[in-house]
Amino acid sequence: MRIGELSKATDVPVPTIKYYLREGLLPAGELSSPNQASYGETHVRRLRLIRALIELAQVPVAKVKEILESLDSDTEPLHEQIGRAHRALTPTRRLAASDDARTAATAQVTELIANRGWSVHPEAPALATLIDTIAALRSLGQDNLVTHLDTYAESVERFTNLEIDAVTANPTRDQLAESVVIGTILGETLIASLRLLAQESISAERWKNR
Amino acid sequence: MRIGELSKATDVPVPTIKYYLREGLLPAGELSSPNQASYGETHVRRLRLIRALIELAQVPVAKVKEILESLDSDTEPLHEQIGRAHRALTPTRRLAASDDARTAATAQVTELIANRGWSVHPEAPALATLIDTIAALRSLGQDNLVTHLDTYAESVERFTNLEIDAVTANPTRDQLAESVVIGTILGETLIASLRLLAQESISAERWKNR
DNA sequence: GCTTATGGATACTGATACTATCCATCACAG
DNA sequence: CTGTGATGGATAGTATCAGTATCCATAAGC
Repeated sequence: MRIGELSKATDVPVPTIKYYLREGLLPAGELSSPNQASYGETHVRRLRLIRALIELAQVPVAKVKEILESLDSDTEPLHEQIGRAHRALTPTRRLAASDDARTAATAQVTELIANRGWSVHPEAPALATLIDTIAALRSLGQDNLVTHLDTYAESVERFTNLEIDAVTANPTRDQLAESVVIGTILGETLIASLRLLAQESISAERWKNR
Repeated sequence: MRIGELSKATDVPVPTIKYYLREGLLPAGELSSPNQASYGETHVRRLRLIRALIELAQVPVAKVKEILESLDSDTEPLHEQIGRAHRALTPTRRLAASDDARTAATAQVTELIANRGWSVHPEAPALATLIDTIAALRSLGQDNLVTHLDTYAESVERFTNLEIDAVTANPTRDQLAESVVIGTILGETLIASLRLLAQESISAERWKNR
């Protein structure tokens, strides 16, 4: 397959494919002569993955690169690979919440984690985001949304178990790693969409005339 | 309160506040003389909301503006305001999935919506994203994640109900609208963080040595 | 009166994700 | 075997976004 055909097969413009090659997201094709390379099914698959991560999950190119490198290295332990996927999904910038708001939120989250019996690395990126979000909701006067955190967590845990069940079906470690990473990232998009659809119909039902 | 104090109160640099004023995210302060304005508690609150949407929920400035304008207008119906929040959360660009993959995904989603008894506008932004995501997961060989869509949807519906319960506590329409919008957007960040934490501990438990 | 802060306007910056152009091959149709 | 178009590789240019920086005339506060 030449680059033009790869482009047609995936609906990605040739210059964009070249850009991904330059950035190291996509491995180079096999060179038959200095300016002739051939691409295979792996390239089609990889390109589809890249586009899904970028377009659907809004993952920045630099993080896509990291994730793919991590998937390609079969020496990296699974939890490290998961960590990369998590970092790709959490914003890097931190919100400056007031100190007491942050300590209160931290306490609530610590309690939540203990209640649920979770074991979470204290440096987990999602932890900081969760704390900031709770602090922000509180400071915006949306305490109602935060008081039932445990119940949300229970619900969330339920379908996270389902997701992990689905992914565990894959036998080999490589397939497992790929499933986990794709599942983590595109799973978020999936859940978010479902949530919005549910919200739309429930809210329409409830506040017909407001 | 002068701009410097507003800046200290919210930890947002003065030039950034000026930028938000320029962009119309933040209403101008009350002018006592041509170059002296005073800001109040509403500005502090508004600024906190802006930062939370931008930093935590990664909503682009232009959409934050839309949302705030919509919240400020008390003539716009609630469902329209919710619609804006939804549009702020769904990517604008569309992924080009192959036609048959898309029709298959569309069929599955249509069935899902019927099963759940949801009523969803056919132009709902989340609908397109859901369809694209399913098509992408399929084309990436992650069918396992898609076969139990109904079960995920049930779980998601459950906590969406909880969220809406929490928000409904607010009596006036203005408060309700604000809660719904903030809840929709920051709620997503909240749920996403919980999901990642749950995933971390469940996966660590399950694949201790892979 | 002197320093600092302010409102308002305009200009500049850095990051991100592409696009465009160029050029020396290379493939292949006629 | 020659002309047309695609290709690989390199370099440069572009659009958008989210701020930062600078300037200036004026105002506040010691």
